Amino acid sequence: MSGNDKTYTISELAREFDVTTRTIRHYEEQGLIAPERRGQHRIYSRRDRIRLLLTLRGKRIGLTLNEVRELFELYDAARDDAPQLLEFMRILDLREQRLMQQIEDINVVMREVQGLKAQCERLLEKKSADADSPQP
DNA sequence: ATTCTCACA
DNA sequence: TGTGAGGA
Repeated sequence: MSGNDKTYTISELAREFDVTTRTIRHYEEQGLIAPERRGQHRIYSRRDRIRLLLTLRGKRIGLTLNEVRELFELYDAARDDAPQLLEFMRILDLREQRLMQQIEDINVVMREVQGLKAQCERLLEKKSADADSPQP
């Protein structure tokens, strides 16, 4: 009844997320995932897989591995500890503000990039025009 | 064939 | 994080 115990090998996860097994072991050393062990070999659960997914996503938005780990710890603690929920909420609020700021910054740079592209296109048009009708 | 630990021209 | 060594 509980086919909820799917597991993965380190190479399966490495392939799925396009990272090396070294990277996954590194995240474990940093305390981001704690796969079960069968002797020396690591057995990754669905939860471990999600944590890897979240870790990689966090990295993409500029979080350090330490920050990702802190979020995991806070989440785990807040899950069942009421007082921790308040602290967790505060952290999330700060994170939210930072993300909003990142979105703003990205939009600013995006417009600059688009503006430069437009300028380049105009220059290219002028060049081809000059080529058609050289020195006046 | 895979994974593991350890170490670093 | 990468990579190679030497085992299991």
